[in-house]
Amino acid sequence: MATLKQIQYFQTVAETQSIRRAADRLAIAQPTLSTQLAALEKSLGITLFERTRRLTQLTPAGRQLLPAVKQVIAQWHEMRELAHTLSDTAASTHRLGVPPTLGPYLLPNIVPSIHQQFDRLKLYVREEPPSQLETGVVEGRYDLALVPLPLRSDNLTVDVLFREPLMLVAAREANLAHNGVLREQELAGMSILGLDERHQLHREVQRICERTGAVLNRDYEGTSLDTLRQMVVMGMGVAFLPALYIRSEIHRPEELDVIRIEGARLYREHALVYRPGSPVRRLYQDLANLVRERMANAFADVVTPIFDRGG
Amino acid sequence: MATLKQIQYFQTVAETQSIRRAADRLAIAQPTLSTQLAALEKSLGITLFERTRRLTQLTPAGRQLLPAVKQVIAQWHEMRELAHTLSDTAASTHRLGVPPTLGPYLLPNIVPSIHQQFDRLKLYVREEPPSQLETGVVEGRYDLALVPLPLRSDNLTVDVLFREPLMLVAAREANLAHNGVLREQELAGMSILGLDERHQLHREVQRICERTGAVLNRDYEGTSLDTLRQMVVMGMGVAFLPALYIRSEIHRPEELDVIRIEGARLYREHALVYRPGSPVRRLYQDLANLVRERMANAFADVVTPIFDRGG
DNA sequence: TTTCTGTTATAGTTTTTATCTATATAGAAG
DNA sequence: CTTCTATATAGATAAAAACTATAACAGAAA
Repeated sequence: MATLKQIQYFQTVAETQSIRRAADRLAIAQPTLSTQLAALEKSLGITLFERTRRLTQLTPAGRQLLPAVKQVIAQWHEMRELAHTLSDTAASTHRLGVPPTLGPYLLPNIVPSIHQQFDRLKLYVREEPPSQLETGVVEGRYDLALVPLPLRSDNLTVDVLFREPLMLVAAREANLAHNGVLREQELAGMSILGLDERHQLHREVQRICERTGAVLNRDYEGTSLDTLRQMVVMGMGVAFLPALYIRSEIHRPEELDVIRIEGARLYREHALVYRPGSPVRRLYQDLANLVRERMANAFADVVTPIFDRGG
Repeated sequence: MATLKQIQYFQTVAETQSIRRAADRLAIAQPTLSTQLAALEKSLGITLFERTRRLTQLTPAGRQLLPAVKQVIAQWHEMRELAHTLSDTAASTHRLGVPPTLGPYLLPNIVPSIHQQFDRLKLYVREEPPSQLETGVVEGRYDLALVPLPLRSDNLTVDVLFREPLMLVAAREANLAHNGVLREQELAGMSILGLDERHQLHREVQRICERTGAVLNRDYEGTSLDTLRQMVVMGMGVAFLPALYIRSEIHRPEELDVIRIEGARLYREHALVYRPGSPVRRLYQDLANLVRERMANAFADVVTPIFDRGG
């Protein structure tokens, strides 16, 4: 079997037109080169060189094989260069999964920071429901994912990122809140609009309803946060929306009242997850920290970064 | 240094997602594969795989390196295929040099036969004066050449091909010959037109003149056989032209008398030459034989093939 | 929990192959 | 005919790739 070394030797002999000089240039002994050339010729079934005392030159067949040999070597060099670039782990493309109720409202705020700190890191981002994100990471379809806690699987490393409040949103004319604040008890019996049950947020809202005595309205369910907001604007009821969504997407405060619930633990927690065996987990920890810091610096009024727990 | 074997191993592990299965497919022991993979990773400075008990999958960097690796392997296979094609020596392109006073008039008659017998052989043909053809072969610019004898250099293998008569050509109205035949003595004192001295034919005609007492007219010399023919047609004198040229190019016999000289050795000899060390000299001998046979079969009335001498 | 199973890593050995030194061989030049 | 130079061959040595055996470890099963 022809080796890369052998075809490099071939190229050098073709260039120098001499086994002796080629051996010098390659810093090997001349007999070594003679032997390796002979081995290459045998494995290819071709006499590559016409050896005379005065010069060693290509045969017609060797002359025609040379460009193909150069191609192989060129491709090989290209591969090594790419490897060198990639040897900085932060220079690769990492597949990041995000849930549809977080990704679009969080990523625009953190991706620029990521590119600032890891200028050659690239993200391939896809949206999926959190449960599929988890299995996606376990099965290797993703390298890492943003998911809401708690996790179903226990064989992933979890870096908790931040706590995101869920705010009650009502149509302005409903005139529900006094000074934008409501006490938890006042939720009892209230009809709450939610997303359909394929979304993680559905269950989170459901839990809140169970705890506070509110009633989850299952007659109409939204398929996205945006449709949910529209339903509220149209006076179909009130809803819990994530704080980052509100910050990102609610640009006309005259339409909606955003109400904070006093004394209640109304929030969801997001984490960055990846396989424990990932050779680049250090990078992912750095990314998690970057997200936390970014949240602390620019979104302290919206979310609560969590530095202590996890991974 | 990364070897071809190693990157093939890499590809197989990436495909099978398992070192164990890859080792089976490659018909090597599993520890060998583990070791070689580790060596490859070290030489590239990249962790290519994330090894867990359940599966061995690519890291982001490895995933991005894989296409480059496949390229190298693909190019290598392409090279081996080409080598296999070229392993039939008659499938290569051979550089053939021809003299301007023979090539255009001989090649059209033999190239079809060559392609018939060696259907994958290709010829790269160039015209040059015979002296340059000789050095061209010695120096490796040509693989083989057609040249008139005698040769200057003695370090080439010579396969004599055939003897080509030189015929005296005169304007029809000069009315020189009786029945198209002239005796050698009648040449004495005759003024002969020739090619300029850069052509080998110049010297051949000069020798004939010295022997027969004819006078080589140096006031006007042709730069090609065609101009020489034109000079004769225009009545500037008579000239010796090679039989193959006459056979090929003189289509209007009413313009010119072609005269055979009785009892004289008026001919030139052509040979196929190549370096003695050429690994494909056997092929060239076959080519020489093919030319001789073709001459014997289709041009016996024009030239005399020479089977016994040389090679 | 413990055991079993399947996978990868490590240790130690053997085989293979690449490389070296020394020398033979053979054209080309003097 | 001798000398020089280039390649080939022989034999020895060093490097590497391969094997066997076994350790380590995670996940599944008992």
